[in-house]
Amino acid sequence: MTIEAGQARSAPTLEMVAAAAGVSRATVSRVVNASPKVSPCVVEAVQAAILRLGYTPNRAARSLANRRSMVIALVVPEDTTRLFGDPYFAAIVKGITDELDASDYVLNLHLARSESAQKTLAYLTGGNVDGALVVSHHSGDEFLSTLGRHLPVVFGGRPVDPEAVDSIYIDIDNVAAAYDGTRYLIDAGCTRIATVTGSGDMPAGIDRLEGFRRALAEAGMPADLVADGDFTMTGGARAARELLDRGESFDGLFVASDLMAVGAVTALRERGLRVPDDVKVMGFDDSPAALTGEVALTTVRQPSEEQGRLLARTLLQLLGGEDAARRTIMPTDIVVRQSA
Amino acid sequence: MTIEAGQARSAPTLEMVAAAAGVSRATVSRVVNASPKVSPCVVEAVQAAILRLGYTPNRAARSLANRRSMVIALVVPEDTTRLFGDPYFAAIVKGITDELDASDYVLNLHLARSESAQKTLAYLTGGNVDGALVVSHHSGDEFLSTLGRHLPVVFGGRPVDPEAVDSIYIDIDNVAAAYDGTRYLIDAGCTRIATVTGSGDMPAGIDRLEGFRRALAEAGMPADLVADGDFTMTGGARAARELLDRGESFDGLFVASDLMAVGAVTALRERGLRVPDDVKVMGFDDSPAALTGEVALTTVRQPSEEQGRLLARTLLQLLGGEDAARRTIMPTDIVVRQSA
DNA sequence: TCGGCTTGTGAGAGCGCGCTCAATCGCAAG
DNA sequence: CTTGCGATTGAGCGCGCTCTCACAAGCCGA
Repeated sequence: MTIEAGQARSAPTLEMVAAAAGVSRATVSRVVNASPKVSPCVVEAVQAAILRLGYTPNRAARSLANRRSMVIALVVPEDTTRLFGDPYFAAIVKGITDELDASDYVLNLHLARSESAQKTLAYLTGGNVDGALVVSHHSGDEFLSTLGRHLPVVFGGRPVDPEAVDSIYIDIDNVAAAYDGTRYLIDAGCTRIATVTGSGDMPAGIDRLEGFRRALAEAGMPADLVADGDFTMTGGARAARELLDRGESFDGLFVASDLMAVGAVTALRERGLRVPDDVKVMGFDDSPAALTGEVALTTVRQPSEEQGRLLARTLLQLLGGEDAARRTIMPTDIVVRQSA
Repeated sequence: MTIEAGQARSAPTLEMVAAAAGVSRATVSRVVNASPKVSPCVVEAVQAAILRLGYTPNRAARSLANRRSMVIALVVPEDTTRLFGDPYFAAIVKGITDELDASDYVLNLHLARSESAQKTLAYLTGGNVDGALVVSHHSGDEFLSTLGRHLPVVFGGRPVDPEAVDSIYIDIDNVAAAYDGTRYLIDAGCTRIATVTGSGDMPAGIDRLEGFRRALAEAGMPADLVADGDFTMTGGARAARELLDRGESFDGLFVASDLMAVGAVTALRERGLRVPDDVKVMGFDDSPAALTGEVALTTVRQPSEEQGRLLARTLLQLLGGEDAARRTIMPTDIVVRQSA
């Protein structure tokens, strides 16, 4: 054969396959799209031609004609450090990719922090994507809320923006989960409990603090030992040190993420405090981070991977024209290990 | 204004903007693409119309006409666990995104392991992407080598496939770097040195073992204490235990990645060995993992983030029609901390 | 005054594909 | 032998955009 480099470069088109198979473009199109009404022998001939030419459909053309791109975007308004640093994202992404692998859609990951946000938005609204999943949504990311006007969007976690009230999202009951976690510490005999919170601009951070407060209020304990750990490991350590530096001792510590809890435990031990003997520590997530530290964390488990899976499944439903529940709340429970 | 939902859903087109501005489609296109030969007053009118209608170019149409998608793919033939588990990837991705943020391209991340590989390949060769970066290339991923026939590709790390000899890649000299790391242990007085290797199906794994061997050979030491750690933390721990179980004691351990080294150090300490007093441990990468363990790792530093940046820059050059060096070797050095 | 030039603009042909609609072919019923 | 119907197939339009080319002004020197 004399199919040379030049030929290989310019990808074969439907037209060329049609010519090679001796049929019309429409018929090749039918074969490619597995239309039932093509006679078997023609199907065979066309498939042979496709194979021979190494034909791959041009998705730009297809999506132009089709008005569908078969691409789903995962938008994460975080920087690389956060994305890769927190195993929570790993779980979410795994759930999503697992679910999508079984579909015809491919996944696009967008780290949409600050500068590139505008470019990302143009990309998302430019018809490149049939739908979007948004995870780790901060206040200040309002541009994402408007996304819903252009395409189907499913949020992982309740959106902060009040404008986005009718968004579809999948979340856990952060207030109740944090309440339960704190309650566990109380029931374990802690008499003075502090907390390391997540970011104050994220619902997960705000709601977990709220749950913590409620549990303490109910038990008649003060909820004044609060420090912000910003959902990072070093932040967790810093927050724990800050709490210790206030001079008031505590025997329970509720931390709003495992990653921060690992940092906090390290900080406590630096100061000579034993976990759980001197301070009982409750994490949140049950991410792999819970097991990386020197003390295995007792933690509030949230089903992150399952959440990712459900996010994807919900979006696929929407894209398939089905309805989807506006809000889905997933269950949490407490995993008891060493730290509390 | 009576621009209602229905209107907002079907995105405004060039045509509509043209009508609104009272000019032709071609002129609007020129404005959108910042062509210099449009009179200032027309530019202004068009931009006003664009703003008023909320116009965003349809990228499918654009890429169809243009034969360029302004999208770059990052292909990582790993599963989510590996990708998120190893800080090396975080650094690479950060470098790439930083560089791309300044360009007009957007990044697509593809986890192309096994089942979804075929779908990914179709995507990549379907004209959705102008170029690709491939990182963490294993043998067995031959499909990636053929990618170069369809579009510009830059590899992070020398490709394994001999067919891909003329690929463009950016790497470090793994043999020399491992040699240096091992040499450091020898110079530090170690008399019996073991190694935990990376995957045997990746150049990085193979070459680092080779460098280790050379250093020991040169010093007249046997290089028989070798165990595979598969580039994961738990794998590193397992490999270290395996080495200890052989009954032959060693006082130096060269580990082919920091992540594995963290696992190995944990394993050594479990067995009551002190690091660095009983066993000096040398890591590789200088990733954040080097600092997460109980002992800060002395390690061979490779400039991962810079490598990511360079990968992106090189691909942009290729896409811009410029030539690029077929192979670029980045420098490494040794960062001395506690473990050796 | 005219031809040549630059500069800005519009008309129109694709880019590769899906989809509608009409045409064709058998074949059984009337 | 004609009619009708289902099963296949092909012709051609349109998706939204870029780009080439031709055209309309406005300007210069001759």
